[in-house]
Amino acid sequence: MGEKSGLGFDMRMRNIRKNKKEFSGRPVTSQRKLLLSLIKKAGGHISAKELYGRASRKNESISLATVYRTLQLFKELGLVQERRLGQVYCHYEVKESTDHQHLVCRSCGKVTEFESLPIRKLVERVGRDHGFNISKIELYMEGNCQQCNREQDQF
Amino acid sequence: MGEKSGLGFDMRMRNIRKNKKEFSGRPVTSQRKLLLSLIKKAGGHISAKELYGRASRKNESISLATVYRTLQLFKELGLVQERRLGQVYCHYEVKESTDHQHLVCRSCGKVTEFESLPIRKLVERVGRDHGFNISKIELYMEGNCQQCNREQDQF
DNA sequence: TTAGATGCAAATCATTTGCAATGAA
DNA sequence: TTCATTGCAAATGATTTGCATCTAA
Repeated sequence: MGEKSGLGFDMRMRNIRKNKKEFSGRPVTSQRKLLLSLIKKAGGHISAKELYGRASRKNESISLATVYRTLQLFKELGLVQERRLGQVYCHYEVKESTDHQHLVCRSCGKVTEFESLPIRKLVERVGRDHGFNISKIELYMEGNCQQCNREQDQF
Repeated sequence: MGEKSGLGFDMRMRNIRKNKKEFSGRPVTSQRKLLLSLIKKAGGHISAKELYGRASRKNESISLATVYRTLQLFKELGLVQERRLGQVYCHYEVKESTDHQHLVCRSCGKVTEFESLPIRKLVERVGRDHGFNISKIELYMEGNCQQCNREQDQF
């Protein structure tokens, strides 16, 4: 319900084709479309719980289990990347062509992305030197961001 | 019970003084002594569950809650470091003067440590460039180790 | 003697799973 | 129609907590 779009026929067909491709033949359900669009809209990172919260506002009957199952699927399809930024729970982000790493603020939790080719090159070299066939590099720093530092200085 | 040591008086006093210092004045219980020695003996990394298993063999009544509470305390005292190596659960290791990072094998779970000053310098620089006051750097790579690669090739 | 530590069981929290009902193709 | 997906509730697995009891100092 609520799925009758105001788009023209051509546009609807284009969306269907696009979704079919993204989901590589798997059924295109309203939940999957909603979740994927919310992740994309989130820009940076989103946790399963937060995603569930936002999805619930659009489709009140969606379940947390579906969110997890869908994230699992998206991971398998290579649509999103799972990141465990030193926390118990995971963050998910759209898989970009540009790889990047993270800076996490201890105090406000803000996640800042960065990318450094020299670092990646060095890291890959270390992996090779140890005989590893590297499939994932995860680097993150924890600390206090500029703003939180400033705010602390006020006391 | 079972705490009557065969050591001489001087040695016992030395141990007590050493423990008191390590635990910064907190009560020195047999559980704490046992857990700390087991972590040290483990060398590299140990998970809470594994630590509990080993401790149980020495002191059958110790509880998992005590293991977790003690690890928490050791973290606060700076005796051990908690590492979340891309897994749901944590690994703990004695806090060494030498910082290092990790390579984790996807297939056998083996954890290899490495340290690279050039990488650290680059990473710290990135943090500073972003206005962060860095307190922790965590870098890990996932992949297949040499041995697991070889074994896969056999099939 | 007493504040802090322990063991136990129950509680949390993130994530997963079994199953009957539902929906996409 | 048919097989994959969904929602719900119950299960899991790691970690935490309340509480009565114990113990180091």
